[in-house]
Amino acid sequence: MANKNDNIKNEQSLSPSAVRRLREKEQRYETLLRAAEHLFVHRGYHETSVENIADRAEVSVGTVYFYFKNKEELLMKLFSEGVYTLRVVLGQAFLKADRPEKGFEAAGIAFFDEFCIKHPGKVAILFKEAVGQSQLLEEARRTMLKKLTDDVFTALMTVSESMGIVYKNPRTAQVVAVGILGIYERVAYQYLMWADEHDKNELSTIGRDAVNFIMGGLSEFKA
Amino acid sequence: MANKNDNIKNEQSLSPSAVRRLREKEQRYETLLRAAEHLFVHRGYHETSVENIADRAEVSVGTVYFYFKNKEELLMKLFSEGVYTLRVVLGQAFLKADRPEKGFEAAGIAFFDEFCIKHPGKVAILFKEAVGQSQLLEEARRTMLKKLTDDVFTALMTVSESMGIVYKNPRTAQVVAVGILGIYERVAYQYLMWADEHDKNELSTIGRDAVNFIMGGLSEFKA
Amino acid sequence: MANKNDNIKNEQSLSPSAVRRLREKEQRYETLLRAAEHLFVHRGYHETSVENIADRAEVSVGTVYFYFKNKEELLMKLFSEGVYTLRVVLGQAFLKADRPEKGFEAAGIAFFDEFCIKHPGKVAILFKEAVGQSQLLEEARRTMLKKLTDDVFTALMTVSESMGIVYKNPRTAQVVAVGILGIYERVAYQYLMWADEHDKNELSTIGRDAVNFIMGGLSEFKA
Amino acid sequence: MANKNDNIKNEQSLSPSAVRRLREKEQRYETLLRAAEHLFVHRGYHETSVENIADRAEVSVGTVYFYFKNKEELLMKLFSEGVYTLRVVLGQAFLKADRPEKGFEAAGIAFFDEFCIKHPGKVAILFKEAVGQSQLLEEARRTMLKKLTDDVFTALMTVSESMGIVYKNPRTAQVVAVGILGIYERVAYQYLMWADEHDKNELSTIGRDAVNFIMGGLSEFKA
DNA sequence: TATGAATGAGCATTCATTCAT
DNA sequence: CATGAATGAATGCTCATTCAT
Repeated sequence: MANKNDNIKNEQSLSPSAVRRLREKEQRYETLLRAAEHLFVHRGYHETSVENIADRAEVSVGTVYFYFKNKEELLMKLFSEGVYTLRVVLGQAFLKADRPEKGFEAAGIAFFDEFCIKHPGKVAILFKEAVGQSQLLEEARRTMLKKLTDDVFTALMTVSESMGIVYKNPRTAQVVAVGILGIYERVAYQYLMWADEHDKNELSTIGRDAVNFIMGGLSEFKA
Repeated sequence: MANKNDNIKNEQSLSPSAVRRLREKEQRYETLLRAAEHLFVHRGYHETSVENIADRAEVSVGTVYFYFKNKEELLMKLFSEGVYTLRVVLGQAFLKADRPEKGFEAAGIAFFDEFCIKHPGKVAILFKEAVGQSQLLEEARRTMLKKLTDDVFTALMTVSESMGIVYKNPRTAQVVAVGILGIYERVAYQYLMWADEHDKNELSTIGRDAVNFIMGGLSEFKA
Repeated sequence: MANKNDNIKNEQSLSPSAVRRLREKEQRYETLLRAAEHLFVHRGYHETSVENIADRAEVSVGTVYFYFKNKEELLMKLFSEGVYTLRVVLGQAFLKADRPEKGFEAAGIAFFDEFCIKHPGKVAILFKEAVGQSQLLEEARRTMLKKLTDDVFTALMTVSESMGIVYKNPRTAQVVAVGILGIYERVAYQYLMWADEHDKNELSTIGRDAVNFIMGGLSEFKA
Repeated sequence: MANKNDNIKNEQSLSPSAVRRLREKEQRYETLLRAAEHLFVHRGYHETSVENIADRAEVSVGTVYFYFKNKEELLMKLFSEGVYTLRVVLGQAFLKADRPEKGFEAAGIAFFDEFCIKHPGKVAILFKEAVGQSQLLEEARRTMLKKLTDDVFTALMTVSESMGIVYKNPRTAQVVAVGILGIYERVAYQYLMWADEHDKNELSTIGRDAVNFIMGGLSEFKA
């Protein structure tokens, strides 16, 4: 009896309000991140104050600083999050296909269909808010985009081999990888951030045009 | 004869010391612009204070405001200047060639050889500092890049005709134009802003790779 | 007994240190208002900087902006405060008397004895600092003096009836009300702001002269 | 023909350009004063910059400083001008009458009919812009209003004698003089600055009410 | 005399960050 | 953990005034 009680007590004490608190803590973190994302995207990083973020997340200013070292860290986290999501989207699409060429194409299409359309906020964070805001951010951006370029480069090499492409200069492939990212970035930005609703709805088709263009560019290098 | 004299007199009367003052005024304006450019590029827009600019131009703060309405206008002017230069560079290269394809290629190469290498500061202003800094700037950026896209689009249509390319969907050509700008933008940025000196020196070669890639992409659309 | 305890408990639980903090907040607000009043009166609104106010209140500049939206709001609040106090003083004096005539006289005397002598700072704020400083202030001043004129007008009508006065033109009474305020304003200003100490001490006697003059003016309109 | 031309030329050169320049100089001074008046009245003293004044007078900033020591002097001059005009208006009206009482009344009426209606800008300068703007101005205002009070006081004594009024306390008359100015000031301000067009048109009638009120107040002191 | 470019002190206001409770 | 009052450095901008031409 006493044991039972104790057990119950223990069970309760193992996760009385502690569990709830932990869950709440995670939720708070998430809420803050989403609040910041929304404001950064819609008002801009510098036009958003920490108080704005706190208000939108319905917490006090101090709380923001409990979860994040400073305002910059919020943007950093959002940026990393964006890069992570993007890499996952691209990676999965690429690997799912049975042949490299198909995978490469699929990744391009996924960029528009799975990333841009589903996470427009992340596009803004990655390609607008994270640009030229601070030393640290710029550093992070360089690093992250480096990874992305490497991903594309690696995939490109596989594809090239499969397609029988041989680059005279090893850096040519690198340039192509960078260029491909450039296409994706600008096309996404142009038709998501600046275009009218109609264009946004057709982003999927637009993406396919871009992908075709890229695949054509590649075949140029065929032996 | 009399006319000649009169003209000379007029020229002189129109400008005793006034001419010098006018020239000095223009020089000041230029000096301020260059000071701002340097600081914006090297420290970033928000990290540069008006006082910094004044110091670097060796004038007082008030003088900055005599020549420019506010800090934002400085960035705006630099941005416009960059777009103007870029359009001139591209336009001249395109028109100089005897065939559209050659012109299109030449323009691409000129982007790297004549614009990026000769005006690295402008590259930074156009593709980094002017991003997400203010409502007005973003608006200007959209407008200016719209023009640029239109330029590329127009050239592209000429080239396409000459190459026997027919786009099923009229927007496909637009997407391609946007994509081309994306390639140029990112390749330039990658190898000018983030790369080591070696890469910078080879930017010309790198540019040719990019151009090849683009020309290849175009031929994809050949009937 | 139990109730008593509960009440005490409730009172305590409602306000552990919160009550003290609330009180401190109110005190700060008050301190800032008084600091601003003193400086506005003695140096003038435009000659007083927000830093001056912060220094005098022994807080930081930021704190001033935590309590007040901007410098103008401080003056606005002081102005409203002055108008409020004045209306209370006049209203109470008027209502305390058993006959309207007596009340009207009493209010006049109270203006000098209870308002000017006891709140000389408010006189300065109302009749000097609040004049021609900003669009908003001027608007507020018009509104507030409108209320004051209405008060005097209402009282005047009661008095007039009681004194058997009939105004041929309804606006005549309004003009008289305005005129009465003019007398009070200028006499107060003349003998409080510009006069020597001797005059200030005799402000009470001076006020009685003014009141007599007014009451005499009224009897002019007797049928 | 040639002679005629020469004569004309000579005539012009006889009153060389010196006369014209002198006239122009006076005109400039006047133009500047009027420009400043208009702006001070409509925008307020602090909201008007020296550049604004220069622009409105169609001269350069430096020229303003050639004619006036500083911005404050402009307001000073306008203030003095206003006081001068006012004193002339009141004085003439007073002296024109054959009996002091009539003169006193006439002066009151002239204040509204000849001063307020004809020089509304001066009313604003005297009773609004000159209030609490600077140490010097406030000093001047005190001095000038002192003179005005003395004028009224002197007239009042004459009138009183003629009306058989004897003030027990000599200062009572002074208070009355101050009070009379207060009435004029506030009534004028209320119906000229803050009122609608209709009231402005009836300012003359309104003035008569005010004067009646004053004359009635005086008779109160009759033995 | 007139000009207008140049000055620079001065000021209101913002906002990321801290910390006592 | 959460709060929110407090901080104060930083900054964009204004404007009366000067002075070389």
